[in-house]
Amino acid sequence: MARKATLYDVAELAGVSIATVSFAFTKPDRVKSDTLAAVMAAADQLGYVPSAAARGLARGRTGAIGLYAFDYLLDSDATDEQATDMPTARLFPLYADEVQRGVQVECRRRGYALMIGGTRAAPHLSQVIDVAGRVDGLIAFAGAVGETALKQVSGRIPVVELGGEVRVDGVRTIYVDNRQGMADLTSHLVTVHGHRRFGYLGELGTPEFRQRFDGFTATLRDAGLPVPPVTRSHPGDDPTAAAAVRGFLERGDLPDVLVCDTDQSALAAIDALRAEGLTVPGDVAVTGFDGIVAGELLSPALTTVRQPMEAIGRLAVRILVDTLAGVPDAHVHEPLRSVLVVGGTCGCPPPAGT
Amino acid sequence: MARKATLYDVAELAGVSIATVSFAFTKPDRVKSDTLAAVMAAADQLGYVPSAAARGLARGRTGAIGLYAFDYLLDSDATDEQATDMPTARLFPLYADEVQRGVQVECRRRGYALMIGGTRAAPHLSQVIDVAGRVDGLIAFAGAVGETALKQVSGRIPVVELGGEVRVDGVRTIYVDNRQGMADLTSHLVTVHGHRRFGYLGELGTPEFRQRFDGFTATLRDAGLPVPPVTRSHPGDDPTAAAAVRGFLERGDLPDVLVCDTDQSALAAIDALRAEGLTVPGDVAVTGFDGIVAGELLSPALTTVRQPMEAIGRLAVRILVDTLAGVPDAHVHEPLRSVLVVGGTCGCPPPAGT
DNA sequence: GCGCGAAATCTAAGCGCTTAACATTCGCCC
DNA sequence: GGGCGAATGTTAAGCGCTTAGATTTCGCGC
Repeated sequence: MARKATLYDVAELAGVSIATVSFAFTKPDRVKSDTLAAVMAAADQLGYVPSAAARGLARGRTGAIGLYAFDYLLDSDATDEQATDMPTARLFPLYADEVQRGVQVECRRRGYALMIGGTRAAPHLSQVIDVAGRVDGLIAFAGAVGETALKQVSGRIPVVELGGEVRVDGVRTIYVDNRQGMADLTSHLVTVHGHRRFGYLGELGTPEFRQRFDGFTATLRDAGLPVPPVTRSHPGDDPTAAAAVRGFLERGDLPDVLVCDTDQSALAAIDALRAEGLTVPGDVAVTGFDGIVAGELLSPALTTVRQPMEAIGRLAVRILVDTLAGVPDAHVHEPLRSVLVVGGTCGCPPPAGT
Repeated sequence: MARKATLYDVAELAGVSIATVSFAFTKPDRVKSDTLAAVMAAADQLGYVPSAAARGLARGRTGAIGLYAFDYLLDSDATDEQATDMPTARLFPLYADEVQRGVQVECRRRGYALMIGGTRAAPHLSQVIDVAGRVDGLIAFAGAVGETALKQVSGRIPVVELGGEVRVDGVRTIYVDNRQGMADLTSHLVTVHGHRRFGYLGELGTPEFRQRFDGFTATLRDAGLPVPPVTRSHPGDDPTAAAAVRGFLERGDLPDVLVCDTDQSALAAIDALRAEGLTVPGDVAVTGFDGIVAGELLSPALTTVRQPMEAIGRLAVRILVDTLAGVPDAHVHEPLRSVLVVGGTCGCPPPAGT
């Protein structure tokens, strides 16, 4: 690995000044074609790779966008590098992963590099700051970045938060119609299946979760049905789901259907129910929200509401790029729609198989 | 968005020199605790976010690792931002996506930022160079980076190539036992199902594809069976798979089983077969290679060989990080194992359902 | 009160690239 | 041949941070 060539080396070899080399790369038409060729030849010969750091410093922009998430999937332990991934415990890709795909696709299309950061633990300030310092704009999942950090970062670069609400000046948000999606789902359960006794598993910690619960309660109320309390469970925290299930059982108070605020919680609940010897949807129907792949993989498939995850990611990038380009109100958009996906866990018959 | 605060601003507000501020952030013990507190307070007040560009320039390292891939999944068209992702055409995540997850997990664990770049079209030199200029080490999928670029980049930073063979000095490779995996699969088809007339769909363009074909032919030969020619098909290029299928039909030469070198090709082939009114595995058995989620989602599930995708990604990061740390022979490793995953498309009965 | 080494700070020289401002060259026309 | 504007090049001043090496400050023992 011979020591890296710089602009100076190329300039010397090509017999021109460093400015010319710089122009040759960034504004080829400002340079005579002979010169251009000579510079390129020299660069090639030296294996010149421009330093993005230096470029970023000089330009004041890095040409990269950051994505900051936490990971609901527990990172596998340090030592299992050799372990073959287990096909049964397949939970990847989750909501965040599919959104990330959208972000990736759009970044690529727009010519931006994508910088990925994140934690599974508490979003320690310095980590966000670290990725924030590397990019021109940041996309963050709601809850992944604390308010303090958010304020700090958004004072420097534009930030789009996914699945939150505007908490901090200058932070943009992507709107998804969580409420209507959940209302559609609940309506299906009431109308098609005639369920009356509902359970609700989830949390109300973020605006999107609250919207889901709103859609749920509004529909029940319209149907003249009682609204159950929220039984707490955090996506990715399977024990809480299991505990919730046991709670219902112990109280002898199992609902007809357990509506969960995420697919991840729903899957955990189903696992717990089946572990207790109950069948889904036989003894209890269960539904989720998000539309992750693991839900489709389930047998029968999970009834859920699908969010347009890829679209969310792409829109976030678009907003950021436009904002950076100075487009006014780049963040204004229609809420993205979420759609009911009927699987088998609500009690609907499985589709005719192949 | 007030203009970004720099080290100078913080230093001034805290009443110390910039060096002290720098130390406060990077080597806190070299600074008296009162000073440290004062600096932090000032930084907080100003919303100071250190510039990674400047830091990278000064340090000569960026603290980031790059991942460069092409995308077999055709990027959705520009305008469908609003379109709800289609649940039926679900192909994500592909092989590369799962490897990427491994890379992400490991980068996070090691405290490296991850920079993602890539093309779906020809790997134009400058794009690779762009990400190469931003990172301390690069992970690239075989074929994603041309040899010229590879040479150029590997002269500057360590590079690990996935699924290739060493072509360029200094480029490391991750070894997966493709040959044995395919041999196990073929063996299953011969022994358990008694298939005799084989078809092989795929290509031989990269070493790993050649290894798969080797495992296939060796097993057939051992069994005294004739080795079919390779019918060309490129993963992600469904029309070639469809054409291949039509070719068999037209020649009236449909094999008992069509062994494909990737799951993606297998899925395309199955689509094509079913479109022609044939059943899988009834009329023809089909197998894949990789172990992508879409294969599991198929009904019946695709019989395939699973690669330890996440492990591949993690190992790549480990090699890079160790190499950067100066560990000698950091890239030496046992080949990772690939394992046979029996689904239904080979003719095996589906597992007892729930 | 003085002298010393250790601890805490500061000074200043880059890191590699961009770009405004200035200097040359060229091609053309009169 | 001289003059001019356009096309090319060059000079040099940063961009914000790290880090040797110089300098100052402190805590102590005598």
